[in-house]
Amino acid sequence: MSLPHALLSALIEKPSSGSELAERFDRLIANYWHAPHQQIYKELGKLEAAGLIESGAPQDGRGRKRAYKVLPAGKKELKRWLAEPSEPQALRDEFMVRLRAEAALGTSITAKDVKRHLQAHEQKLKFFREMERTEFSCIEGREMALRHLILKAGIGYEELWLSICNSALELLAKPTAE
Amino acid sequence: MSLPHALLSALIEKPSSGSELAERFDRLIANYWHAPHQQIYKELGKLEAAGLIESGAPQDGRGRKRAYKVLPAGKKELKRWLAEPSEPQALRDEFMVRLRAEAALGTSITAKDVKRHLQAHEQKLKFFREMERTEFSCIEGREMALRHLILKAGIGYEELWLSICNSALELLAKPTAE
DNA sequence: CCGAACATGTAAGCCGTTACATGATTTA
DNA sequence: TAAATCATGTAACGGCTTACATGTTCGG
Repeated sequence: MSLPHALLSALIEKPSSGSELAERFDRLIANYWHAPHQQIYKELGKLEAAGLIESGAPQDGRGRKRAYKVLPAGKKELKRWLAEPSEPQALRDEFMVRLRAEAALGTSITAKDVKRHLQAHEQKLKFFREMERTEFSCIEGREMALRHLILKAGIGYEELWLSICNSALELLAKPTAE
Repeated sequence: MSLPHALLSALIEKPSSGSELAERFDRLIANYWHAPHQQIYKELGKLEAAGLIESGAPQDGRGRKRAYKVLPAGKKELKRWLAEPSEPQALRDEFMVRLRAEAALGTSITAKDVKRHLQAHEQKLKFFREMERTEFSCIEGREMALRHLILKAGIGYEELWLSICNSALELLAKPTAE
């Protein structure tokens, strides 16, 4: 249940319409919590119904741009959620399921496919590093340090997967039989 | 849609009943793709209906233990799935959403909570390292090398989160105001 | 033979994905 | 003013979680 709180955070940083939010999600937040615009609109509707945000527009304002901003109750809810104990998130990754199937089965995964993964991770890593260079090069306060940490986590994640993909490529090249 | 294929892999490694599978999932596979027993039974039902596995027992064999094994069609389906192109999985992590909210809001996350995460990751890391020592200490063939890679990925993942949690603890200790 | 533990299963509900639909705004 | 695009929204569906339910086996 992170999306509503991700939206609240984003709206606190800057009041926005649904489409602007969707765009910001695609550029930034989607790096650690993706959501398509349909789901964003749905959640915004729920948040407004719950009195946590407001847009000052009729219910079915189809087509007309809305300007959402966070109400005090919304800020309070975000604080409450943050103070709440949370669970460490378990790893959940399809690639590992595929590797395990590959181990049980013999050759099936194509090197071509793993190389595609590799490229995707390289690209994202490049994007993160560029962002680090342009936005986090100077001395930083607490807020910037926290946002930098998020970025560094993303970088660590991509580096990890680069190394996993490279090892996988080596292993897949090996002959199946002993 | 990884669960059915994870089940097929597990059943190829060793034919099992639903409860045995659930137990193996909790011990091993849950480390990268968790599923509760209810969902496992549901998926086993679907797989049997699709003719990919068989248990040689009536439909609602409530209570009576079943012995599932993979049929040739199941092996074929697993091969097909593996050969299929797959998407690199995006990072999706609630902790990052929380960090971002913390940046936007000021102090709310408790150090106590982050320390709980830290401990959980330490524990899992210890478990993985122990498993590495007992099961992957000798020279290995292709299959074992693949399974070792999966384990090493888990280790890398836990190490990454240890370092993130430690950095987060440092930052949270800092005063909010500039 | 009775209760506890085991093995399997059903039901409701939320989150997220995909495909599609409708009202406004811009632009040629 | 018609077409393209933008902004918002609906509908259908599947995976996953949680809580609960039913039948079987086993230990005393």
